Amino acid sequence: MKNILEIFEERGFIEQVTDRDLLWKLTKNPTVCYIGFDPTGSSLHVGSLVPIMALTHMQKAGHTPIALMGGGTTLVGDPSGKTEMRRMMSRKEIEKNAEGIKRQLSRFIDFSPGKALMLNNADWLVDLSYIDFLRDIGRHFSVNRMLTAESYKVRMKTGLSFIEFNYMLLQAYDFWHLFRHYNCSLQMGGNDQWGNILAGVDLIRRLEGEMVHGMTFPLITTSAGIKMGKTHKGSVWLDPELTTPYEYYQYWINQDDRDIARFLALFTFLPMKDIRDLASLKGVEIKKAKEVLAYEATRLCHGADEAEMARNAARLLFGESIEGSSESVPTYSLEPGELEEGIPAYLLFERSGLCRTRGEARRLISQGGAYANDMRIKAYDQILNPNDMVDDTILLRAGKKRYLRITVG
RNA sequence: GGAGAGGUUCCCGAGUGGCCAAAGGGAGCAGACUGUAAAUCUGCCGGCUAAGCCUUCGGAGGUUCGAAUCCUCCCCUCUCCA
Repeated sequence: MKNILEIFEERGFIEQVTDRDLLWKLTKNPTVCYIGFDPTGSSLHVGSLVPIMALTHMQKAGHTPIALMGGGTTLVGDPSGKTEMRRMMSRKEIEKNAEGIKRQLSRFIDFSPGKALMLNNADWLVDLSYIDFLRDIGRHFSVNRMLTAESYKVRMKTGLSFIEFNYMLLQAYDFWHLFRHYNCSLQMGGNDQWGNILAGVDLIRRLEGEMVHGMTFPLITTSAGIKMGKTHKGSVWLDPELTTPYEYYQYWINQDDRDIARFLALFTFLPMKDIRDLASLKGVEIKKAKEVLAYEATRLCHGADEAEMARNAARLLFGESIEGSSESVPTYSLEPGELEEGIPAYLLFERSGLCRTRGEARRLISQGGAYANDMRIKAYDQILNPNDMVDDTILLRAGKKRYLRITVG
């Protein structure tokens, strides 16, 4: 079996490692590793997928991953990678978020006994005594050195509050706690976590005289330079209530040609050989690779059934053939009777959410970007009524790729 | 605590009494071209019952025929000093 480091390397998971040779030796034997997830929202998004995939790879390779919910650290707020302080969150809010995130992680990682652990650092951080903490842990930290950390340097310009400045110590303490109680000897995280991870490695060396390891993932950006998982509309969530499987699939299939090979390696479990084959496709053929990426990514997150439906819907809407089902195409229902009276097109586009405002809908139509059943709508107040229905639906389209089915009832 | 700078429409950033719904850029949207890609070109880009009206330039008051622009108080941020 391949060493996990080899897998990580060929798939592009590694940005920095504390000591590659030592880590290689360590991971020859089953190893406990951890990644922290801060429950700042009710759902994880695509940006968290790399850490999740990493934990899953670890598990598949026979190691024991710990997914650590940052129920305690989120009360403080990590300044790393942020240019501004995040708003303070209540414990209640954080706990609620943690619940949702736990469910999502369980889709990717098998948390049955002995295979992986899910812990929450609120369990050991919240009741720490300030004075004890300062004396036992704080004394090992040099402020001078902390200030040289990249994540703090950035904030020296825009402002850094004392509470955030403490975050690094808490995360270091986590690592130490997990080392002592769970024999955890590897922490991974996004590259913005490098400073925090090193702080933990140092702390354990000072307190225990033991060498543990850290590894960071590259910050994944698209070729367009946008942070992975972000679109102009916000994040692409893993929660199907927030980002439907259809939208999720669309997010992946719309990726830049240049990103496909890299993303297949990072976000699917396909063998590298298959990925190399897909990566060698040229021109229009690349669409096949994109379909594989979109399908696999959707399957991992939402299951095979949803992935299949999303793929069918996409083939129906965008493919040349008419095979496939429209089941998972986004749908908006009108009250019975509403359509009988006839609805001006611009109002329907606004009502259904395809356009945010009526003005936007008027603009869309006047620019020739609005369609009903693939017929361009000519006037903003063109009336739509039951005569426009085909198979009991009106298929609206805004621009090239935003579809919405209108049904009644 | 003291001194200075600053808070403008999604972001950056002009604007210092009327010509300002507010330059320019970015992002975004649409059209053309295409492969649901990229690049490029063109148009749009606060809201509305749309030749007009309404709301916006940190907040609250005030001056004025008229304010993002002037005055007062307040809130917030940054820099330097303590």
